Amino acid sequence: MSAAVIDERISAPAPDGKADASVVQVSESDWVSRFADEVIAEARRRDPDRPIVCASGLSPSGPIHLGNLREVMTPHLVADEIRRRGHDCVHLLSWDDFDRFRKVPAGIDPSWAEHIGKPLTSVPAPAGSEHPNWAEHFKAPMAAALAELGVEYRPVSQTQMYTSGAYTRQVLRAMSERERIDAVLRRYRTKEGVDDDGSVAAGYYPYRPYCSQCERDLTTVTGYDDETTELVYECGCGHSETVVLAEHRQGKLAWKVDWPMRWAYEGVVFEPSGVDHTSPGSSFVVGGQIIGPVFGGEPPIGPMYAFVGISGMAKMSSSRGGVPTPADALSIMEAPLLRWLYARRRPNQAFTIAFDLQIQRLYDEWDALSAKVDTSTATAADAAAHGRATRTARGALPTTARPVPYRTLASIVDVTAGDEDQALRIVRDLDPSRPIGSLDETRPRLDRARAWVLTQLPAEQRTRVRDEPDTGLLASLGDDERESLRLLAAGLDENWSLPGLTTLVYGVPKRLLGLPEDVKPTPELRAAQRAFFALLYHLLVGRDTGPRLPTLLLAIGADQVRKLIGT
RNA sequence: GGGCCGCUAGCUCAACGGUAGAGCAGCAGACUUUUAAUCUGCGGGUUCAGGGUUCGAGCCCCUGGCGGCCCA
Repeated sequence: MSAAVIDERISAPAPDGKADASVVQVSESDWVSRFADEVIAEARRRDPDRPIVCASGLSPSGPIHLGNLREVMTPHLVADEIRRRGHDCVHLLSWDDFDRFRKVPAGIDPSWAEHIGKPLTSVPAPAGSEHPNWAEHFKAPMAAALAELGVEYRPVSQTQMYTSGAYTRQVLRAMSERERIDAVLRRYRTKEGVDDDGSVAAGYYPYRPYCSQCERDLTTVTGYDDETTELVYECGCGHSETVVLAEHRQGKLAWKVDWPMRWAYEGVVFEPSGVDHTSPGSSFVVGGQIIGPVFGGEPPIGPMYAFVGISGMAKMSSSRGGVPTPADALSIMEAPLLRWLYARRRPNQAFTIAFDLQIQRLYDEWDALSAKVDTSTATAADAAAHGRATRTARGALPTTARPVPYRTLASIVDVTAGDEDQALRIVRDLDPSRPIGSLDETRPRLDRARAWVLTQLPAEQRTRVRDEPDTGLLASLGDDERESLRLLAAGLDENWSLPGLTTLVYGVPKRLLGLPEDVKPTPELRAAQRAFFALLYHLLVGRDTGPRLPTLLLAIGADQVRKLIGT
């Protein structure tokens, strides 16, 4: 990409005139920027004086997995771009915590089945939780992850909204327009009775009360008076009752009505949704036909986003256990890297997040990109994604002062088995011209690499240093091999540094062949070096390969090395 | 059966309707660092196919193919 484009981008004046000079204006051609253009134009057309509203919705019915993060990251990135341009913008996060508890997930006490049908905020949290109810228990880790990711939003609890009566006008409106709503829904209904949106022989009612006796939603509305707003319901528990809907607080609109109601209530201009919402008869399509005639207003700009996978896994489902969450991802990678994954791909593009060895390559790519950005040699799109990953309108996210390559850190953690003194000794010698004085300079990346090694690296790929010498192998060695080991052992102490040991391990085969230290490598020497290294790996870690020998030797310690090589 | 999305270099992906580009892989050279090493350089394309609109199409329209997914 030409430098002209970059220069133009950098020299573009800050729209609000107060952004500091270090904030590089993000490219105007990436997908985030294009959505921001569209959203700003649409918001201006609707009502130029209102803050621009972007929205996300999450159901805290169980662990919130990495795929659901896209529901938040997509509006976040767009809202952040809108803020960068100096507009007032709100990112709403609707917690669907007034939804019914549908089923007891695996691993939960089966007695929780008695709560099925209650609002998620009325279900006790899983045993041992510090949180007051089911919804809060699953909201908390997501909220913590979003904070770490620098996502700014305004949380909205649907329980709070419904039970406070905030939506009463809209609920009454939906009830009086129930026939019109039913007509829309009927267009997509093919079977009788399977729709969970409240179609019954007695008539369609978009409102479902939670039973005042058992708290569950096993209720059926059997009558409604538009004049008095008196509503009659029967519950599966046997309870039956007449309530005044205008004053009723324990109930909610059917999802396909609830969603457009909120679009209208909040004035949402941008809210993406998953691919499952794009089919005919889906919530988004139906909602778009309901909002105008029933609530007044227009549906938001609502791109669909594709699924996010984990490398090695197909797609994620929160109904299955053991699915990685944003917190899991943040334990093995820094926040900017995770942000980058969501920023660099358009929403309709599926991608995978690496929990396996691929993460090392990903980090290499990230470091290379960062270097290009520092020298203004990155392409416009790459620079844009990098900018969105590393900072928000509010400021920069925390970074690692000395970004040692992830694969190196992982290797160090692996070899040292968590011994920080050894790790520091190795890290300090990595770059003698700019020595690292404290492991803290390599954090938080070091901590992420450590977590990756401990939780993701398969046991068979871990390096385990032998406790005892391989006496069988030692006994089988020839004279030359014994001599090479003796030469190594003799030089350990005076060469005990990364460069020193490097010279030593390459030098031993030379001396054995009678070659000078500064000899050019011949094929014969290369072969001898390779064989020597393989021998050492076998003696030290029981395999024919491993981490670079100088690193490995430093980590093992001279005494143990001498013990393992039988000298 | 209905619908959504995608198809661009070997792979993963860029490219307001205006000369198709990156990363990785590959190849060549360099290198006294092996484990997926590092540095420099180079090559790499019928943009799934066919038709249409346009001065101009990877991009817009139509038809078909293949792939992924949703609903039924």
